[in-house]
Amino acid sequence: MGVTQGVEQQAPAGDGHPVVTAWRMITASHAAAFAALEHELGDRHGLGVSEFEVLERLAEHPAHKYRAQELAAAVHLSQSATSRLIDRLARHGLVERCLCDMDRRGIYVTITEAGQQRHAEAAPTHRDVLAQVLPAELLEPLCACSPAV
Amino acid sequence: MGVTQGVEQQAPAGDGHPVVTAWRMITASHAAAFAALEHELGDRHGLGVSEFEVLERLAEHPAHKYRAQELAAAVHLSQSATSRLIDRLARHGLVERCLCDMDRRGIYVTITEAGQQRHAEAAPTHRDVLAQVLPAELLEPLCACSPAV
DNA sequence: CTGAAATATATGCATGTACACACACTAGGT
DNA sequence: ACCTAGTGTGTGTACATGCATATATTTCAG
Repeated sequence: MGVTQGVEQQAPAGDGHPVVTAWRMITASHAAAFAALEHELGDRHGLGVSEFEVLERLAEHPAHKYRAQELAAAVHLSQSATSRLIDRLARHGLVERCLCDMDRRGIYVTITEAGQQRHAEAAPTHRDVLAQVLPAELLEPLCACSPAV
Repeated sequence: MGVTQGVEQQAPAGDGHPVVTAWRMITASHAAAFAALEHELGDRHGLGVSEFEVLERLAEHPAHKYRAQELAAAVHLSQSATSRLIDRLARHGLVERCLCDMDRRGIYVTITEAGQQRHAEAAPTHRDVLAQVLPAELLEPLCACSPAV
């Protein structure tokens, strides 16, 4: 298949700037892992990547409860995309909008029993896919500087 | 802005699995850099991230020439998305579809003078944004294992 | 040489996302 | 109390993306 796939193309990424090389490694890893996750989580558990991420944050949280805004930040989506993501999850009974008080503008999103179960089923797939797709050369250095996330 | 942004939330990412922690670092870096690039490249040069990446690959290439398929792989987009991306760039006169021979199914995408100029203008912005957004803790380890890209 | 399978690209369609805006509510000054 | 500014979510709309498919071309078996 690959013609011109050999070792030639020596043009160093982005004029040879290290930041550009790093950026390309990030995009490559992200694209590969995201595609694999989307495929496997979708096929085996009927979940998208963002759906799973939200469930995971909720499952992790001591009170299984998050403000919509915090979820948006956690999964790196816009506020509007998060609102519709919550819609989809709620429509499937995996989370609930809890119009809790204290600030009656905001909502709390809580994970349901079904949601926790779905997450528990999908979590191993999630980890396995990541372990398989993320190159070991990436994992070590990333874990080394993991404090900030 | 960040309420609950402190050090509390000690639930280790994804049940404490290192791959999940690494994945979250990747998604965080990717989202931050992508958003910043989209904003700056769009505002200052009228280019999206994918548009710029395509121009950069073409500018780097010794013959300024790529098969559509190779571009798709390089920028991690689907074949159809790449086709339309080429449409947009061609509509603005930054690239040209070269129905070159040898395999009359395929096309070569070539960068125009205007395209090279636009890339030259935008490249510094690209590098600056990345340098500013990508955390130094990430850059060093990533550069260390940079051979494969 | 003929026809079937494979390959490269374009396109119809459904969906997810961001932006702009609307609405509900809170907070602070007067 | 009232009125204005600020904050948290939901919604209309435009657009980019992926999947399935259509079309053109090459390749290969017979």
